[in-house]
Amino acid sequence: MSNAAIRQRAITGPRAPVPPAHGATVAFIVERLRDDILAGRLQPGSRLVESDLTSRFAVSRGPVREALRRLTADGLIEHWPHRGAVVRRLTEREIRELFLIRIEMEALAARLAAAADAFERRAGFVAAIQPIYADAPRNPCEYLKENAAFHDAVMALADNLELRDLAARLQLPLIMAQVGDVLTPAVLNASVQEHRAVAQAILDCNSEAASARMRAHLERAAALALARRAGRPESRERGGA
Amino acid sequence: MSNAAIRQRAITGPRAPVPPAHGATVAFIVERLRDDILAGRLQPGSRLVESDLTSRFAVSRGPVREALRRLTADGLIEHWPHRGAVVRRLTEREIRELFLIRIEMEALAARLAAAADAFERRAGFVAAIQPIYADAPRNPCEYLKENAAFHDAVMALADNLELRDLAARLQLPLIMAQVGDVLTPAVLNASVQEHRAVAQAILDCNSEAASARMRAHLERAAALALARRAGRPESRERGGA
DNA sequence: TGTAGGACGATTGTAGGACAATATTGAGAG
DNA sequence: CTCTCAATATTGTCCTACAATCGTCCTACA
Repeated sequence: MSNAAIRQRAITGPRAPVPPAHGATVAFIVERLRDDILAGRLQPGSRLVESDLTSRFAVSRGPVREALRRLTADGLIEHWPHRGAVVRRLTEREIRELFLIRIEMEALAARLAAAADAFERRAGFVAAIQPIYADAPRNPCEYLKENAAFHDAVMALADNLELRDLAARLQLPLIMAQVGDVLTPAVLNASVQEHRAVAQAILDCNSEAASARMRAHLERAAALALARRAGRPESRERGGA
Repeated sequence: MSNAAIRQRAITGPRAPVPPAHGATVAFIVERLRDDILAGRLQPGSRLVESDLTSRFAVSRGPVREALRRLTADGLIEHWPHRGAVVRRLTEREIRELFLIRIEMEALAARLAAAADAFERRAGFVAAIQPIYADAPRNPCEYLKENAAFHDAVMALADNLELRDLAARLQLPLIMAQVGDVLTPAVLNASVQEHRAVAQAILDCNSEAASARMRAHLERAAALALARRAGRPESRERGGA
C-alpha cells in the first residue's frame, strides 16, 4: 500500500522517494534523521516514536530500531528503556565535558598533522583548506561547513583513523546546532583568523604551535558556547528522581 | 541438531540458562559476549553467526542483532554487510593509534583528577587505589584488574562523565587481552611503581606532574604492546582490496 | 480537598516465521 | 588450471503478535 509513501512525502518533502537498495535501509534512515537533528528540524527533546518512523520511512521496526541504536551510539539521541528515544539535549555540563575532550583530541590531531611528512597528504590538506583563505564574509551556515571541512582536513593530515572516527562522534556538530545563533560576523571572522593561524603552524611543521593554537581556538569556542548557554535559563533536566 | 547447545556449554559453561527479566535481554547478551571476548574465550577473528547466538542464548534474532550492534559501537567486533560479525582483530596500526588517543585522554583525566577539590571524591579515590600499595607480587590477571581499577579511579576523580564513558570504549581491555602474555613480573612491578607515582602527583594536587607521569606510564605500555606485536609475524589482514 | 491506589492507553521489548539479497563455496566446463 | 555458474549459508528486511513497562487519568477514601 502506498499510504506510507504519501505520509513520507508529506513529512520529508518531495525528495526521500524510496529507501535505496537492499542493505542500505538503515543507513538511509540514520542519514535522514541525522540531517534533521543537525539542521534543527528536530528540536532537542523531540520524541522519536518507532511507529511514527516506520510509517514516515515506510520501513519496518527492525531498521528503525537499528537506526535509533546507531544514533544513540553517536550521541545524537538518548534512549530510555520503555520510554523511547528523544533528540539529545546537551546540558551545560555535557558541553563543558565534551569540549575538554575535544580540545585534547584536536590538539593531538594538530600536532600529528604538523609532524606529517607525506607529501601527497600535505598537498591534499592545502587543497582542502583553501576556503579559509577567502576574504568574503561568511554567513553562519557557510562557516559551519568551512569549519567542519577545516577540522576534518587536519584530522586527515594527522592520519590517525581511530582519532578521526572518534572525533566525528564527538557531537561537535550537535553542539554547533544547539549554539548556532551565537555566530555573529565578528565571531565568525575571529574563528577564520584562528583557522589560518593553525593552518600556518601546520604548514610550518611546527607541532607545538599547531597544537597550542588549536587548543586556543577551541577554548575560545567552548567559552562562547557556554556563555550563550549561561544567558539562557538552563532548560529543565529530563527525568527527575 | 544440538551442536549449538554444545557450543554454548563449551563457551559459557553450565550457567546462562535463562535471559533475565524483560528489558534486559540485550544487555545480558552483550555482557556475556563481552566477557567471552575479553577473556579470550572468543579469539580475534572468530565469527559471530546470528543463528548460533539465537540458539546459544535462546533468544530471537532481534536482541542478538542489537547486541552485535552495541559491541560494534564499542569496537569489540567488526561488522561487514552480508558477511556478519567477527571478533575484532587489532592491527599494529590500530593499537598505535588507539594508544595515542588513550594517552591524551588519560593525561587529561590525571590533570583533572589532580585539580579536583571535592573531598568526598578524593577520599573515594584514596580508598579505590589502595591495592596499588600492596607489596605482594601480582599475577597478570590480578594486575589487569588492579590496573583497570586504578585508571577508573582516576577517571572517577576527574569527574568528567563523557571522558569516562569514552575511555571505557577505547578498547584498552581488548588490547590488553590481545597482548596479555607480555606481562612479566618485572613489567608488572614497573607498572605498579608508575601507578604509585601518578597517584602521588594526584594526591599532591600537582596537575602537571600527574599528567606527565600518566603520559609516561602509557607511553611505556604502548611501547611494550607494540614491541610484542613486532615480534610476531603480523597476522593476515582480513579482506584484501 | 488532597492523596493513594488501580485501570487504561501508548509505547517499547521480544518472539518467530518468512522471504529477498548478497557473499561464499564448490562443481563443472573450457 | 582457470573461469563461470549454480548451490548454500548468512544476513537484511518485513510482518504479526504478544508481553512488559511507563505515564496518565480516574476513582475511592481519608
